This record gives sequence, structure tokens and C-alpha cells, in this order.
Amino acid sequence: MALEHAILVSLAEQRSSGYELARRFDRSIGQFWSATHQQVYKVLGRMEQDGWVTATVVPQEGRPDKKVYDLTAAGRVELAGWLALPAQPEVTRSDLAVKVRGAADGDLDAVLAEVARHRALHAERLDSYLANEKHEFPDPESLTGRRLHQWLVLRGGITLEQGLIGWYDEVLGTLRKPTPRKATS
Amino acid sequence: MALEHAILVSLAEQRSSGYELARRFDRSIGQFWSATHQQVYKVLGRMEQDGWVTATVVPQEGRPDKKVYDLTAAGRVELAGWLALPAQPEVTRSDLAVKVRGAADGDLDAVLAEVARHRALHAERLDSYLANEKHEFPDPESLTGRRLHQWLVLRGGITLEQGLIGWYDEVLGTLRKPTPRKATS
DNA sequence: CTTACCTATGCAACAAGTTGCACTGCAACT
DNA sequence: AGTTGCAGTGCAACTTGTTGCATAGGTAAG
Repeated sequence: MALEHAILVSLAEQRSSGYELARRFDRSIGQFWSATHQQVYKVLGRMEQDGWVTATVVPQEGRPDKKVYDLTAAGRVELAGWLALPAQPEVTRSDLAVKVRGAADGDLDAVLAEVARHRALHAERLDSYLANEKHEFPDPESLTGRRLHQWLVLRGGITLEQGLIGWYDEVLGTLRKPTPRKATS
Repeated sequence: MALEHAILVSLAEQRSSGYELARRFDRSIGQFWSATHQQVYKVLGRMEQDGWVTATVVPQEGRPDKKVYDLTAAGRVELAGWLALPAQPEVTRSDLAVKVRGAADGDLDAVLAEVARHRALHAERLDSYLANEKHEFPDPESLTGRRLHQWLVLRGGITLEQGLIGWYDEVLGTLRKPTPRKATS
């Protein structure tokens, strides 16, 4: 159970609606804790019942009303308590790694095509992270508090992406060798 | 649904019992697809019903009997089919990253202690991976087929661990600055 | 004018994964 | 003699996350 806590962290930074949270998860924390909007709504409902957050309906013009959530005192206590708890080990789930391992039992080229596709996807994501870093944190040396922590997590995302891309390249470089110059028609 | 397929890959390499599979997941594929023994048993049962695997009870002396699973032809077809499918994007779940991001709302030192603990854990794991590489794959250049693919996945695990450790160091180096030499009594 | 997408919230059914327990027997340490 | 740990399989209850659907008005493109 930790989507709760990721939401607490997010709300501590800024009060938001479920929709906004879900979108925010797509970007920033999303690399380390993804969630669909259904999941977010469900969990927000439970958190409200538990008294960790309160909801305020905010009418909007030309758009549906939204429910903006704020942390309560109890929510802040919960967050602080959770932060003091030991963290569970990182979990990385990679379909692709399993496929590479099993590539001998199927179409190797299809697997390699997937690796190449993922390489491109992650290169794109890395670029967007780097652009984001340049734009949002132009002077990291001067950061303190929340902003500094946010930057560090972004750095973590960047590091992970670079590692993945490096690995994809290693896989492609190694497994494409067997057909050295076939594509030159 | 992919534990099924990770098990198929594992069984394609070597027929094994549920217990052996669960232990194997702790080590090799575990970095990219972890599973508890309960989960493995449950899924194996379903796979048997679906006709992907067959079970043979193997009596042992001084130990409980075990059920050894083999891939069926249908299981191989399923595996090959799955390998040709697009892979889902990698998912990394990091409690710790969420905690770092929220560190301003709780005890920063407690979070940093956790980062240090994880750093040590992953350094240990990296060492065991590297030792494993040296022992199991002393001459990577000469590898082909399944062994080559296994080595590549191990390389992926090594890369990930190195990335994580690098990130931990960045976090510790940055956030410990504020108290430069306080511990010298 | 119709199709499609964005904002916004949410239910219901299902699949996947976790936690806790139960049972057996051997070997090793205290 | 008693505890701990390994090997071995498995059920039941629970939590978490996914997929598919429903609703509804606005805006933009074709």
C-alpha cells in the first residue's frame, strides 16, 4: 500500500483534484509510481473516509466541476509517520528483459525490434526529462528544500533512463552482430 | 499477466518444480520479475489446467516429493506467440524515490538513513551479480544462444544496480551537505 | 455537422500479487 | 531436548491494480 503515500506527497506539494493528480503522476512521480485515474479516484475516496484529506467542490465555467483535495492534520501525521518507516526495495518489472532471456524460443528479430522500439521511447523520455531539468531547474546549486528534493528525484529518473538506454544498446550491439552487413541490399 | 510467461521462459531453459522456480526467481530473473512461491504455485496450477505444462511427481529420499513441470507443445506455442507481441514499458516502483520527494514533510535524516541502507543493499547485490558474471560467464565473447541471452539480462541487472547506486550517492552527497562536519563529536 | 479529443468523476468486474497460515520431515546448532 | 532453517506444496483472505464502461459539456478540426 503506497499509492496513498505518493498521493500524500503530491498533495503536500500542492492541493489538487483527482484528475490533476492523475496527470501529474504521468509526468513527475510517474516514473517511480504510476497510477491510472481510476486508481487515483478510488484511493482518494478511501483517504477521505480515513480523514487524511478533505474535498472541496470547485465549480468551473465551461468545464465540469472539480473536487480539490487538501491534506488534513491527520494526513500530515500519516505522511510523516510513513516517511520514518523503512522503504521497500525497488521493484523493476521488465517484460522486455524476460523476452530477451527467452528470445531463443521465438522470433529473435521480433524481440530485437521491440528492444529498438523501447530504445527510441526511452530516448524520447530522457530528452523530455533533460529539457524539463533545464527549464525547471536551471541552477541546481541554489536549490533547497522541496525543490531540491524534486530535482533529485528527476535526476533519479534521468539516471534510470540512461541506464536502460545503455542496456538496450548493449543488447542490440551484441545480438545484431550475427548479421553484420546484410541490410546493404 | 506475465508471470506466466516468465515461468514459460524459465521452464524452457530447464524443467523444474515450483519450489525451484521460486528460488530461481529470487536470483536471475528476479530482478526483472519477482514472485513469491505462493504466486508461482498458483500460476503453475492455472498453466497446467490450460495445458501449457505437465507435472510429474518425483519422489525423493530424505526430502518431500516434488512436482516437476515440463513445457508442452502448446506451452511452446504460447511462449513463441508471446515473444512476438509488443512488450509493455518498464515499470520501476521506488518507495524510496517517493520518500525523497516528500522528505521535507518528515524527518529528513530518517529518509537519508534509508537511502544509505538501500545503497548498501544494492552494492551488495551488485557485487553478487558481478561475482556471478565472473563465475558463470568468464568469456562473454564466446557465448551464443540462450547463454548469451542470459548473460545480457544479467548485464541489464548490473547496469540497473549501478545506476541506482549512483543515484543514491548523488542524493546522499547533496542532502548531507547542510551538516558538513557535525559528527566529529 | 459530425467526429474526435479534453476536462472531470466514478462504478463494476476482474486479474494480479501479498500476507498469513498449515503440514511434513530432515539436519544442524544450542 | 528444543529451536532454527531448509526443502517442499498449497489454501484462504485480502489488497492492489487493470480494463471496460458510463456520463456530460466544451472545443477544435474535418
